[in-house]
Amino acid sequence: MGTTDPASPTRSSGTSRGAALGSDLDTVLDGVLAARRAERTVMSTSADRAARVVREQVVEGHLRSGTRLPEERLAGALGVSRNTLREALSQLVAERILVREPHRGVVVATPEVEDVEDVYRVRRLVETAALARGSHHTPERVAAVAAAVTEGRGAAARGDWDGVASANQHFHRAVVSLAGSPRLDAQMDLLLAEMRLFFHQMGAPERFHRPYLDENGAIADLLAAGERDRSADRLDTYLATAQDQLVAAFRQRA
Amino acid sequence: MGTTDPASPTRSSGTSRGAALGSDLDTVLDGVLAARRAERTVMSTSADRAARVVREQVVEGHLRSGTRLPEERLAGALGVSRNTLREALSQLVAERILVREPHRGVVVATPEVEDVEDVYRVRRLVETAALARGSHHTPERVAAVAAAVTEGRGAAARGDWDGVASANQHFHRAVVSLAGSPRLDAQMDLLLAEMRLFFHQMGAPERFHRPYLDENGAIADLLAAGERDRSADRLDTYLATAQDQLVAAFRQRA
DNA sequence: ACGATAAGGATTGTTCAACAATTCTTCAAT
DNA sequence: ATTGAAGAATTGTTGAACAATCCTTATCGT
Repeated sequence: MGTTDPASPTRSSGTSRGAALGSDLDTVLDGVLAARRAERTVMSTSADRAARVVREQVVEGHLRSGTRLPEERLAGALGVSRNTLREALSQLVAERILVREPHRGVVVATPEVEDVEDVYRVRRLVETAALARGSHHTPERVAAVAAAVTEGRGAAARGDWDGVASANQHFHRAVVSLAGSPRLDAQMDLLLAEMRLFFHQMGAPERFHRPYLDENGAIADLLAAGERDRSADRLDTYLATAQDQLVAAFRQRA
Repeated sequence: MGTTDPASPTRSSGTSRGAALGSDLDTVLDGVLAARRAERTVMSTSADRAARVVREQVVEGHLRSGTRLPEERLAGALGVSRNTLREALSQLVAERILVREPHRGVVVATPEVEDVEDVYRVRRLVETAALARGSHHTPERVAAVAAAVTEGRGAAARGDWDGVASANQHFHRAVVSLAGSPRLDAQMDLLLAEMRLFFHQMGAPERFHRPYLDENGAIADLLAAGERDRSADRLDTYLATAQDQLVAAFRQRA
């Protein structure tokens, strides 16, 4: 970006090697360094990779709530050492995907009714605020919300209930991203991962999401029309009923 | 130390009814087990303790932004092994207090202007929502907000600027807790820890908080009077100006 | 049979020592 | 002064170990 960058490093020596362009060589080099660092952070350490695999297996439902994760066997399966695995597990415990019971090991979290209620408490606050008061609505972000709706409709049309569920997640993530905050986005990703635990816990009929498709559409329309408060209100009541439904299904199964 | 349970008083708190049935007993025992598990999670593992120590040193300002944390020496200082320390560091990296640069080590995070802006983005959304739309306002929680104000006034009266800063944190944490959500509270604690990094980064004149004491008071009064929307509005503009001030101080020092 | 209990096995929490890979430093050579 | 290569330092990761704790099971007394 075009910032003035007044305190440029003192390295800018008068000797201009080759046909260096007018722009500061230092800034270019800084960019290269940043890029390399970014690349390295992408292909991250082996603990991170292990964490990603386990997380995926959990949210995908292949590791069900309450199953224990014995360190030795799991480490062997993942091809890492037990110490490295423990680093990965710590991370997932911090994300609330796993729970550590001291001296008893790590198990896949089994959400309680209070967890459902709390997650929805946060979602109602954050998502409605992002709709009504988000200060970073841009055409692209609004379009992303609408895109998630059409994605869901397409999936429903071809009976792909898994696709409907996933589109629903995209919708709500797009709503939160209206706030334009990386931190909020990250937090929302955590909440959505927990939501998937809820669904698996309740013997997920993935058709759960079907009724809300039209609601999503209505909200997206209101948003596009600039009716921010009304879209927020609508989302609020919608989330409330969804919560009731989930809680009911939860109680029934407990 | 035999297997004698240290205490099992939960059993008979007024249950004079001799007809204690098996199912009742089961629930009681479940409660006892849950309590023990909770206790154990409190006196946590040594990696957690190490994490707590490092976190404290960072937010307290004894470890300044950008300082590296060599694993071997730090492990020695904390009296834990390098592997255990790495578990602790992973946790703190997840909390954004530290940053890991692959193959280069872990350093105390050095916030940029964008971080300040993002943190305030989240705070403005969440805190105002908690004030205006929080569905769990209770007399105790409202009282906690007022208590933070008087705490701050007391600290200011005796010139304890550190105390003013800390009371200010209590105020904002109390505001968020109006939402009644453990998850939101935890997230807010993370944000407040980051805030302290900001202050240390800018050569913290802790008198930064002094002007906002009266604002806090006004907001608490509006809240107590049931004027939720107005209190939220006031907090919003207040946070906006505070953000501007912080960003300005940041730019000056960079 | 029944419940308490002690022995044995399994898993976690933690440490230690090592090694490859990578980064940082030094220092000589051009 | 820049380049490049040897050497030191640090990280990423492993494997083996050991105490502490939990779980299971066989034993015993009644």
